[in-house]
Amino acid sequence: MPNGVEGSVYRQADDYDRRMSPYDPSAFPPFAVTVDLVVLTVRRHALCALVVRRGEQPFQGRWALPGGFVRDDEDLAMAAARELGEETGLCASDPAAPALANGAHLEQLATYGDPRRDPRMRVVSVAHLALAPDLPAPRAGGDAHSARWAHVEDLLGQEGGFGRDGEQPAPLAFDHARILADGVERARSKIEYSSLATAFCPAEFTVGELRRVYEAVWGVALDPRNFHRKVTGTPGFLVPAGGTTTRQGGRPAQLFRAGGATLLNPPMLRPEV
Amino acid sequence: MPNGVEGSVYRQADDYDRRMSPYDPSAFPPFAVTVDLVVLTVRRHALCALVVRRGEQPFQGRWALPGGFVRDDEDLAMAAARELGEETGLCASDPAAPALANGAHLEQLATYGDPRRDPRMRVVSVAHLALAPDLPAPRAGGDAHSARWAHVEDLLGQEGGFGRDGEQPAPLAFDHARILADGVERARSKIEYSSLATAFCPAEFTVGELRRVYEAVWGVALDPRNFHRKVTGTPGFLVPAGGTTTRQGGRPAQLFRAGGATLLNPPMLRPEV
DNA sequence: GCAAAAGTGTTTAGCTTACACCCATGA
DNA sequence: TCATGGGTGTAAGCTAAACACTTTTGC
Repeated sequence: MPNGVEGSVYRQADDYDRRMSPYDPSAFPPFAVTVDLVVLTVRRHALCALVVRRGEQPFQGRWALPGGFVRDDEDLAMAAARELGEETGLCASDPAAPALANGAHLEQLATYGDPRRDPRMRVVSVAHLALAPDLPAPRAGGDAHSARWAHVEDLLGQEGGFGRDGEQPAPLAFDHARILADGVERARSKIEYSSLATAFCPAEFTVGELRRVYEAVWGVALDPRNFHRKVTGTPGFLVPAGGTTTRQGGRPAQLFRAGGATLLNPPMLRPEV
Repeated sequence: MPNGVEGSVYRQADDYDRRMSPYDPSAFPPFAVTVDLVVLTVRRHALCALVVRRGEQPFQGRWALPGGFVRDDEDLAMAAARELGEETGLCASDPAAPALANGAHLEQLATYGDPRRDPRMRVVSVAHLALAPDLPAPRAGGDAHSARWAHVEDLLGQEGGFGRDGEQPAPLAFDHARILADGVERARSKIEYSSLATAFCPAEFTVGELRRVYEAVWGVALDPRNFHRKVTGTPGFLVPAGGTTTRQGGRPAQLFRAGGATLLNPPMLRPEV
C-alpha cells in the first residue's frame, strides 16, 4: 500500500510532536479538568436533580450541579464516583464499573469545553450522569450544607411548571442548565431500550412502582395493564423476589428485583408527546 | 425549604473554592486536553477508519487515530472540526453544528482520561466520531504524509478477518483501539434509529447503495425488498433527486437525497448476530 | 360495601419477515 | 438471451394499543 515511507514528515506532527516532550507546560495550553454530576432521582412522582448552592463568585448564591476537580492520580470515572459519594453517600463498589451500591447507576455523559464557560480560566468539564433511588435527603445525618433535590422542570424552566412552592428558581450557574438538559434527555431515551429505570427503584419494587418511574421520567401516563405485560413478559428483566407488599394500597403486589438483562428488546416505546 | 443559610460551609467547598482564584496553576493538577478522531467511511463494502502513523516515541511507527491539542481559544467541536479538515479536507461549514460539508457528520463520542493512558504526561482526550462518504484518499493532492484508510476489523483484530493483504496489523497506539471500538459501536447503533447512514453516502445515492452501507457497517446481509420498502416508506427520510443511475448495474435505480427527518421511527432493526 | 391498585383476557391494527414475482438495463 | 440489480405484492406471525373484566387488599 502506498502509504508513505518511514521517514516522511507528517502534517499533524506539529500537533503530535508537542506530546513528545516529557513535560513542558509551555508547549500546550493549560486546562483544568473537572467532573460535574447530573444526579437524578424520582421523588413523589417527579423527576428531581441534585443541586448545590454556590458560595462564591461567579454565580454566587445560584444553584449549580455538584462537581469538582479531577485529581492527579484518578480516572474520570473514579473522580465522578468520589464526588457522588461525597454528595449523596452512595458508595461506589467498583469505580470502573457502571453499577454502584444500592443498584444506582453512573455513566459518562458528555464533555463541555467552551473557552468562556467559566469566566476565570479554561475549564473542561466531563459531565457524568447518575441515577439513584429516592434518597432520604442530601447527605442526611452528615454535616449540613446547602444541597437539595430540585424538580427538573423547575430547573429547566420548561414544561409548564415553574414557580413551585412560590419560589421562582434562578437559572443554574455556568452552562449547567445545558448539561442537566442533556443528562435528562439521556435518561429519558435510555430507559426506552435498557433496564436502567430500575436504578431509580429500591432493591425490591413492584411493577406499579417501576411504572411510576417511567411516568415521572417521561412525564406521561402509561397503561398499567400493558406495562405489566411488557415488563413481566421480557425474559431476564425482572425476577420475582418472593414477597408481596401493599405499600401502594390496593391489592397486594408482587415484589421483584432487577434481572440480569440490561438491554430491553424490543424496547419500551415512549408515547408521542 | 430548609436548605441551609447564606453563610453556611459547603462540603464541596474544598473543591469549588479552588475554582475561585483567578488563575492559580498550583491549585489544580495540570492537564493537556486533546481531541482524537474516529473517522469512518465505507469503501468497497467494508467499514474503514482513518489512521495515521506515529513518527515519535512512544508507539513510534504504530498506527494511531488522528488528533491534536485543543487550542486556547477554541471549543471542543471547533478543535475536532479543524483536525478533521486538516486530515481529510472535509471543511466544516459550521463548527458548532453537527453537519459538515458533503453531508458528513461530526459528533462528540466520549472522553478518555486514565492517568496512565499517555506515559509522558496527564492527557485527557475528547474523542469525536466523524462519518464521511468514500473519499478518494487521505489528503489527496496535498502534501504526502502517512495516513490511510484501514479496515476496522483489521484494526480491532476481531470478527475473523485479520491479516488482509498479508499485513498483520499491530495494535493501535495508546488506548485508541478502545476509542475506535466505542466509535464503531456508536455508529452501528445510531444508524438503527437515525438517518445517519446517509452521511456515508454521496449527495445523491440509490436505495441499494444505502443498503450496502448498512450491510457494511453491521456486517450482515439485508433483504433488498424489505429494506427498500422500509426506507422509502418512512416519510421525510429520503426525497427523490429526480434522476436514475445504472452505476451498480442492472435496472436503473432512482436517485435520492437525504431528507430532513433525522430520527427513524420505528427504527431499522439490526438482525441478530 | 367501596375505593384503589394488581393482574388477565381479548380484539384490532400495524409492522416485520420471508419469499414469489415482475421490470429495465448492459453485455 | 441472460445475468444483474431494482422494485412490487402478499400472506404469516409478532407486537402494541385499547379496554372490558376479575382479584385482593385497607378502610
